[in-house]
Amino acid sequence: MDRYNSREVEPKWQKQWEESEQFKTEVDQSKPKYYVLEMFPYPSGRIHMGHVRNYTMGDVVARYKSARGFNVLHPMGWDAFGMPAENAAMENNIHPGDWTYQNIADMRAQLKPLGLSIDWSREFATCDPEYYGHQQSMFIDMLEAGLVYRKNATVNWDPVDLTVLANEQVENGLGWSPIARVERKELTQWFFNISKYAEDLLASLDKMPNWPEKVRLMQKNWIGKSKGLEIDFALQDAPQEFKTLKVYTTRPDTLFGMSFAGISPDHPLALALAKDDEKLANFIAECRKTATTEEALETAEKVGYETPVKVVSPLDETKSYPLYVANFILMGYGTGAIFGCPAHDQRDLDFARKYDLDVIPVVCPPDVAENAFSIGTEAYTGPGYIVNSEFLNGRSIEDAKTLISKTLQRKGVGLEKTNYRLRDWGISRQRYWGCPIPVIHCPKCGTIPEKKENLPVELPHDVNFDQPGNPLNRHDQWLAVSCPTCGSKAKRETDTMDTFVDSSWYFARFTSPNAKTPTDKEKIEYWMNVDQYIGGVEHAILHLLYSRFFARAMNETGHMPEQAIEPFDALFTQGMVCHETYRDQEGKWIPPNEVKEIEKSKAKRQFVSLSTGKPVDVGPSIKMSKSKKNVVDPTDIIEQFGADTARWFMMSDSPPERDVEWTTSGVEAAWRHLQKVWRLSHEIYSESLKKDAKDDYKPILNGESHHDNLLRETHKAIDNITKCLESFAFNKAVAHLYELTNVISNSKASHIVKKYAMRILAQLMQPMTPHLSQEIWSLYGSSSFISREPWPTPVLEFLQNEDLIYPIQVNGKRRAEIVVPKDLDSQEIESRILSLPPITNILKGSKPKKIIIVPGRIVNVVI
RNA sequence: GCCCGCUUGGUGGAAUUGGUAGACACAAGGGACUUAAAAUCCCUCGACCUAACAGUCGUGCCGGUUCGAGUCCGGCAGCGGGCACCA
Repeated sequence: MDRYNSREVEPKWQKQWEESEQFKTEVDQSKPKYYVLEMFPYPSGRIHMGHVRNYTMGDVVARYKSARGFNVLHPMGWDAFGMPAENAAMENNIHPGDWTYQNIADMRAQLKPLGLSIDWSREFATCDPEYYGHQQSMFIDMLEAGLVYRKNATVNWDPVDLTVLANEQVENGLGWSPIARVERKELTQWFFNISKYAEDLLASLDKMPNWPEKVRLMQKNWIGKSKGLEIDFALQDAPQEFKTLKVYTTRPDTLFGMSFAGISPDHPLALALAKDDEKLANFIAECRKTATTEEALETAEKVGYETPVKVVSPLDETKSYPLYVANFILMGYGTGAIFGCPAHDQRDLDFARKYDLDVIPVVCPPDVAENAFSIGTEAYTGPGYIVNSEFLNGRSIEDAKTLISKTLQRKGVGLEKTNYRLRDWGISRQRYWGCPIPVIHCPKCGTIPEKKENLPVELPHDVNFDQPGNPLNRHDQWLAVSCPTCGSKAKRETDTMDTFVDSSWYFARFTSPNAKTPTDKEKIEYWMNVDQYIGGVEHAILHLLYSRFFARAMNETGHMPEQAIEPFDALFTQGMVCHETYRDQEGKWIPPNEVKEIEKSKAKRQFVSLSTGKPVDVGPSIKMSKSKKNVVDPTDIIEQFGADTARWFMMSDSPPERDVEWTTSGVEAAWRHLQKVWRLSHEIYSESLKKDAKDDYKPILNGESHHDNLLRETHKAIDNITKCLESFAFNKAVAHLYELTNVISNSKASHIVKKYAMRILAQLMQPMTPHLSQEIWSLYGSSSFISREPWPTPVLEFLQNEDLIYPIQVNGKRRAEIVVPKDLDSQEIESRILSLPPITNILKGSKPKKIIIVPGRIVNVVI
């Protein structure tokens, strides 16, 4: 018998699907819609196994929902702007656009053989001028709606090349020229007013039950709502214009534990003091020599500079504290100033120990006596009662907060304030390969938006990357423009947008990819929301939060219906694809296809290099990455085993939210199983030819057949697999499909029943293995596309059991088992149990203390 | 440093969400078929103890709640993701 030949079968059906436009979708008001979307890829040039996993998951959902009668939208596009294209331009002297479009063509060619049910007619790339033109148009609407503004913000600055560096370049030194050092530098930049929606973005998280709890929690913490008190501290010996220092705190109850105050190196007071204090100026300059990331600031050693300024206690004018400029205080959070209470804040404590400041405990743990409590190297942040705090003594933390807040407010030096950690979204990038910000700087009229009829503001193609910096800055012809308002000579904005803007509305554009406006009302109302969004958990905060914001901003400017301000109804975050790592004796990484396993036993696994024959060390399985060379190319796998094998393996074994380990033996097992299904389908088919019998499935479903084991198992499988697919348990669905295959294979049922079961199996496998399923479908004489067939429904009579099996525990340990009729009452069950030999042996005539019968589940005898 | 996860046999994982731990696979070992190999099929497979039945231990580590804990609570360790200019 022939083997299942994926190289022949898969392209055959793919061609037929394409020619008959199987997956092209239109608005159809008569059907319920289902929009399934996987996060679109960055066109790096090659697809990787992570893509295969991501898009297979989406395809399983799309095909399943389609079989359930939904009008399914399943589009694909490209997140095409970004840094790698510029790096390629610098390294290989190729235009970022040419590089990107070539990569898109390559990746599309690698993706298509996977047989995904994608409506390719909706495809676009975010670097298409048409797409980013609409983005510019919305930017202008948002600017006019007050959702966009400019302000100063710091960037990573390379003082040698005079260019802005990405955080990644700072961390990994990936810049195209060696980075001498990094400084923080202030630039005027464009911002989206995301903080306007902070409360709404936070509150709305509670109304998203189909998002993972962890993602909602991460977003909640990111938004970081806190209720606190803004306190005005009087200043002594400060420059004239600084009378008070505003400090935001969530722990006003610890005010009596204060021993210093601190301000950010970027605080106006610090800058003013530095004018006459060279040492301070140097200190501030030194502080700026770290990257802008929060991680860099938090992990840097905490250092401070003591200023001559004193901060006066708002409660007792005779008390004052030193004021430090400290590197760990962020200007962007609160007021950029803190009061330091070392006993109850770890950072403050580290700082106080370093500069020998007082550590006064003011919160004592509940069950500890005041005089027995002291602070060592760890700050105390737990619950307790207030001590050393005059009129607050003995109170709870909550009471103390309320009381001190009232007291300070009465004195006019306190203000209750709700604060958010969430900062406005800075979208300016000093780079070429991004969506130009459609704004013109006119010496007379100031900063004004480009006229909409002039959109898109297209990127000029004639640029080069032979010197550092943004080539737009030196493109005089592109820069020169006349002011849209007064007509005088003006200059284009050269900043482009953060690529997160591009990915914040692509899902909306997919609903009407050719519309003359950013979105089409009728279509977006039909298709939105995305019913199921699937992507990596690494996007849990930024991409998803920005998209939620952008949907609101689009709604406010008339581009998004109210129903879609939470654009993703359900979110699924999938794990990564990992592989073992291999290194030769010199420590060089070796790809998996250049090693061979020569010994595999429980105790030992030994690999050698294929080229040198020398032994190779096996390292842990980690995320596939080019740098560790532990990658397997999907195209090679499809070539060797076929798309269905790759898809099947990706869905089997590992739960989709967890990392999956790619193993050769796993893929081979997947391949063997598909061969087995193929073989089995042919055996049953040949058998039925011999019998020369007509297929008639109806009699087998009537009441007399309800005891047929194969039918029972088949219908149980339909039930189980349907539930698994509904709940994203693809690995469990696959396990049930293995079981059903084995049951059919071992069954002694008639060929009619077997053929019936086989057709069901093909249908149930279809979301994972569409080509193989279609091939079997067609072998069994159906001329239809299996993907168009309605999903099988289980017949309830097949699912019911008449007996129940009760495991019997004694003191929680399983000792026996009993089979009883389903409706037996608990008294009867109890008496049967007490006469079971294993139980009587243990009881030895004594009476059990208690017998717990959980109906339908378990029995526990307590002795 | 901060926020969020994860941890079950030699391996990937399952466990009806507090009710029989190890489903389904992979690897390994043994056997059948075969001149041989491949392919396929069958058997064994957490550890300890045992001739076998039985029994004891066992879900990263320590402790708690419960008739009963992989599942809930407290603490710890290891690994991973994010930290606002990688996408």
